[in-house]
Amino acid sequence: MTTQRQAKYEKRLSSILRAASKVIAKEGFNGASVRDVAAKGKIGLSGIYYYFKSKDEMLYAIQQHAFSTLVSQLKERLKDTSTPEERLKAVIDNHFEFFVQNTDEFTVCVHEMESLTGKYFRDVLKTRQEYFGLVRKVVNELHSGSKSDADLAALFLFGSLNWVYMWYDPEKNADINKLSDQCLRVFLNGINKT
Amino acid sequence: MTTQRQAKYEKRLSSILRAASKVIAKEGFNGASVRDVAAKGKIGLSGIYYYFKSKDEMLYAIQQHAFSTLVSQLKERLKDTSTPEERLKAVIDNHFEFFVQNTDEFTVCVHEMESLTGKYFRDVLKTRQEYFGLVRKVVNELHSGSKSDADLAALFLFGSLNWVYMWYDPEKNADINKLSDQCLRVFLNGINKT
DNA sequence: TTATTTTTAGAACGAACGTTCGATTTATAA
DNA sequence: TTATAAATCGAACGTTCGTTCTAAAAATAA
Repeated sequence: MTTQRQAKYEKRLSSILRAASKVIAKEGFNGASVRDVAAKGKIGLSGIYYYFKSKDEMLYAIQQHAFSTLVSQLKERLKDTSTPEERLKAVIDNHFEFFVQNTDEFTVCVHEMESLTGKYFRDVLKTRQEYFGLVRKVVNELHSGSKSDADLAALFLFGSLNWVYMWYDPEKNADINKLSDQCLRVFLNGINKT
Repeated sequence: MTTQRQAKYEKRLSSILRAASKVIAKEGFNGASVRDVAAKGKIGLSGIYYYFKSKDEMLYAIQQHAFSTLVSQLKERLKDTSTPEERLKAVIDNHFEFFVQNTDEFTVCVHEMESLTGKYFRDVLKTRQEYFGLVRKVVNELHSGSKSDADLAALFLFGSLNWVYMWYDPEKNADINKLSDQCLRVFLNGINKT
């Protein structure tokens, strides 16, 4: 059966991607050498090029996979909602949960958005925009002002959600639900309301 | 008079820093070569090293100057306020105004926080923390919940403010005051209140 | 087993990197 | 004008970079 071989191949590939995410999250894309990634992935330098055409393709694989997951999981969550408030909660929960469970990939997505070029960039951009489109729609439902104000609000929300990788400490901010709840509270009622 | 010479030196230095900010904002710190910076600054490659010990020192100079400015300007603004709401408005206005007037430096500060190491990193961190401390204090005054919830709210605000460099388009989002106002509205009242 | 394909390893490539150095040009002071 | 200091330059250094190539090892199929 060729399925067994494929499964093994894909296990190895995703283990290399995990190693790559870790190194790139820490050193940045330009700062992370293919040699670093190879070492972390327990493979020879040239072995990397059996799985990827180039360093760029590696970054592309990480980002495309992450954003696709983010989109499909959010769609699933939104199915179970009936009010705009519930949908906003779904957006926030989904984002934070993905971050906690895939910290390195998340960091690479947020911090290395502009490191891709050409077709790789355009491909990921499309998925990114699909994700942002879902979020924007949810914010729009909730918003009472003009559409352009709602779009600004969505961008502010996005900033709050994405910035988390800069300060989150799993030791100190253990409870992810507290994070989500407080974020939801702020964006529903503002800072100074209960 | 030696003052004249010093003034000329500092003009050149800050013109090189401006060029460096532009290149680093665009290519990232690791992606921007000293040769790129030299070309943009209309100076020879080795000429850079007459003004800076190293590439790291260059990044340090950019960040330290930017955060110091951010801190001192915010302090000035806070002097003219009397209510917590006014102080929050001062924070938001200050941040966005600095961004619009120093887009490249801002971008370098937000995006290359982790590119510094050792003493350079610790020095900038201290100024960064002073700035965040001011913001946190303002949020705390306004917040009715626990202190840890207020700290989270401050981090969410910080995210919204810092994320702006990822989407702001001077052609499309011309009016900076509209930006500030909408941000203030969201963080005072939430998304769904008028 | 042998034959074939998939996966890994080592050595090497030219290019680009940050930095240094000595000489040269430019500006100030005498 | 000559002497001194400040500013710039071009060439070169040792490293590290992404990538390629050929051969060897490991796994599968015959």
